[in-house]
Amino acid sequence: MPRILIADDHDLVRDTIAAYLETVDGFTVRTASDFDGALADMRGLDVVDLVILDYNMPGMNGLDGLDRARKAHPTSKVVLMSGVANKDVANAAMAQGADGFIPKRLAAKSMVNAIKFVLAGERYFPADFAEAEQPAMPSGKFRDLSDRELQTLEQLCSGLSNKEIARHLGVQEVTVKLHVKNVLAKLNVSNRTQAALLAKEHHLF
Amino acid sequence: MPRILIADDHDLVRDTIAAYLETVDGFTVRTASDFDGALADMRGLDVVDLVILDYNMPGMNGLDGLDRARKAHPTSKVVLMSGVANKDVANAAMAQGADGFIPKRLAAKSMVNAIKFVLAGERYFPADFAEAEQPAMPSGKFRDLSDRELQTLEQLCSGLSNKEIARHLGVQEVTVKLHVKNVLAKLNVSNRTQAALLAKEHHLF
DNA sequence: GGCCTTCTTATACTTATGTATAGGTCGCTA
DNA sequence: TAGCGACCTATACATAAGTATAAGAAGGCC
Repeated sequence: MPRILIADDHDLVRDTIAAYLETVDGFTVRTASDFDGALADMRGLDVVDLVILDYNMPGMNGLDGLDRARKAHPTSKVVLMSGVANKDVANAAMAQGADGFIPKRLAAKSMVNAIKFVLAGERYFPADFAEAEQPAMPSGKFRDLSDRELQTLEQLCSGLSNKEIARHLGVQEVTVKLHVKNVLAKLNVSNRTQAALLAKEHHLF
Repeated sequence: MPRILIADDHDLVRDTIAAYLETVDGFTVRTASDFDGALADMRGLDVVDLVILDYNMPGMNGLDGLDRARKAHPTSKVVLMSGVANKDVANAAMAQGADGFIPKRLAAKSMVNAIKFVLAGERYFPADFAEAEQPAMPSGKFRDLSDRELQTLEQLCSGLSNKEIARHLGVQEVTVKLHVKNVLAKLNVSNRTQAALLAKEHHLF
């Protein structure tokens, strides 16, 4: 019977999940409320087949805890769990060798499926995380770009010159220069390359 | 007992998978050797719970077949299977509403896991496809960049100026200009912004 | 030794980018 | 109607970016 260790500082979340896994699927479940508690528990006599680590948990320190857990107990499967983490975190976790990533919005049944999956030697990654991130709305800085400035930024992201942008927008080059200057100021960057990179990072265009 | 339809033009592959699913897991399996055969089979009396479509199969026509299958039988789960498809195809398939993507390199046991997963209402996406594509080795154009040129490109990807790059590399600005010029020529782009964007697209740096 | 490539620097130049200031139109709105 | 913001244009300038040519130093290679 697989032995599972759940580490999460949210008592309610942790205990309900533990109870569910014990009663519904008969897993042997232990719990910990922070990262160090989890490590201490794993040092015990019983081997843990799978440890579920909450991403936001005292002592976890982001993905650092993932690494430490893996190194301390190479034979145990390690799954990261988070209620807030975005695609980037999930991807980074998988890239660092996590055996799975479980968003807390997952249905209980699905979570059990994921756990079984990992116990079977697979790696679990939620399908919807694999797809494109949200359309990345005009977040933060990008909000206060005017229409024209946004269009200019878009052309910038194709690596076009001021002259080309001017032709595309049907204005004079000097006008484009003005827009570019305003974009740089509003995005708080110092040249067009940084602006384009920043926009790309935020998945605009 | 779940009814499964496997459509693949490789007889050996198709039949061995079918036999495995039937004997090991007791699924009810039917087969087809091309896309139209699969559709015809699905029009029969028996409802199919899950259809597995080979990506490279007569009549499949890429992801088009996926769409047609889903529209023709909205209640059936549809999983795409491929031996050659890359991350992009897999992502596109999932984005188009496939219930799963099965690379043929998957172990038999893992495939069964995936199938069970999908039948349980989940969507299956192989974890290693979700991660960053191959380390993006110096593919194509990037291969013939010299060491220094590559370093210059890296700095370029931070949006730095020639002067800053020069300071970081400990050379004169004019030298950086030369490297930049060579990079632009070798990458066949016309300015530093395009070079940075191109490098980022290829997931260098 | 010659030959090659890479890296380096220099001088000199053209073009692109970014800044500054000043003014104009338009549409909205207090 | 006066003011405001977004937009456009003009002139002018400073600096950055990119091109061209020449040439020296260091290392690998035949």
